[in-house]
Amino acid sequence: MRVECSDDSIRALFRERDVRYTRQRAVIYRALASTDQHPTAEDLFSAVRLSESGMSLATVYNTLDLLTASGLCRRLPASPGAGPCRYDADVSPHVHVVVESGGLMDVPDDLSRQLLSRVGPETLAELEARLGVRITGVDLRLTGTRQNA
Amino acid sequence: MRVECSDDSIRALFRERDVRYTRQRAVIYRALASTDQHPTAEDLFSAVRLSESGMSLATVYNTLDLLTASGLCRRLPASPGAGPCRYDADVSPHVHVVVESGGLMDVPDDLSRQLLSRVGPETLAELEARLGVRITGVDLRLTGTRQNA
DNA sequence: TTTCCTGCAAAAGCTTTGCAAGTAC
DNA sequence: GTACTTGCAAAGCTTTTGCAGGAAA
Repeated sequence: MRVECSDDSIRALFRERDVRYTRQRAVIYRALASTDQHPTAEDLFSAVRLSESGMSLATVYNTLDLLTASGLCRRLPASPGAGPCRYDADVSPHVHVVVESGGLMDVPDDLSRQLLSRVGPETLAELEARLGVRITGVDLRLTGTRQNA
Repeated sequence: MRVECSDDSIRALFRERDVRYTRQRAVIYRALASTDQHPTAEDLFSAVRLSESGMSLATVYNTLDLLTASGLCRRLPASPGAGPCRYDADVSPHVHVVVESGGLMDVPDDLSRQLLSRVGPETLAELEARLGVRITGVDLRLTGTRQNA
């Protein structure tokens, strides 16, 4: 997401969402928020071990679960066999392309908005009524293959 | 998908996609095509064992991979921890709602079409050009919680 | 006849859990 | 002081793989 986060801003964010502050959580969140990639838990583990040499991979997973549940990040499930989940600190609605080789790309913001704006709120409201479900997230996921010509 | 498939029609389908016919594959495909649910590999394994008592779970997985690769079914990845993948013999573009409790619902066809028709081909074409990716699938995935009031 | 598929069991990969020690509130 | 977190290791669950026998083209 390419956003540098001061420790104070992270504390504020966590308080807002009732997430108890710990050093480990802050480090993980900062690592996630300061990249444009969509890192895996393992990626974050490696990045974080530079400053927190004692951290456990289990803590990374626990923290990512917690952050996801609190709405501070998104978990982007991968097809099994295509590697582990990826995480994204950008929780605003945006579009991902799942590329066959296993990668994941962000769609440029203008196109993302263009695509999502078409999934109209009226239709979603009708859907909620008809299915008896409250829609909490819209994830437009495109699948594609890299053009190598 | 609630479609009963004669053995002949399955043979034809397979031949069309260069999928070698075997009894096991036909049984698995038929089980998948004749339900409206989105069964897991394990679900299909149980269903199929009634008629094919010797079948192995590995064969179910291999077959589902093959059918997915040949475009005869879709694999709907699940968030890890939220259980296994689900499969769907309906490969036409349609919309799923991932419900928090772990379930998966189909969106009624008319709404599905309404939503997908808005994801315009022009935008997708622009996307292909800008990302250097050929888009092969559109998966609009809504997340929701069951309304229990 | 040649090639591909099946079944079994075992492995691999990702993620979660149990428990004792430590930390935030 | 109390309740929640951490780290470690071990388990759990889903999916894949290797290999010998068997079936399709």
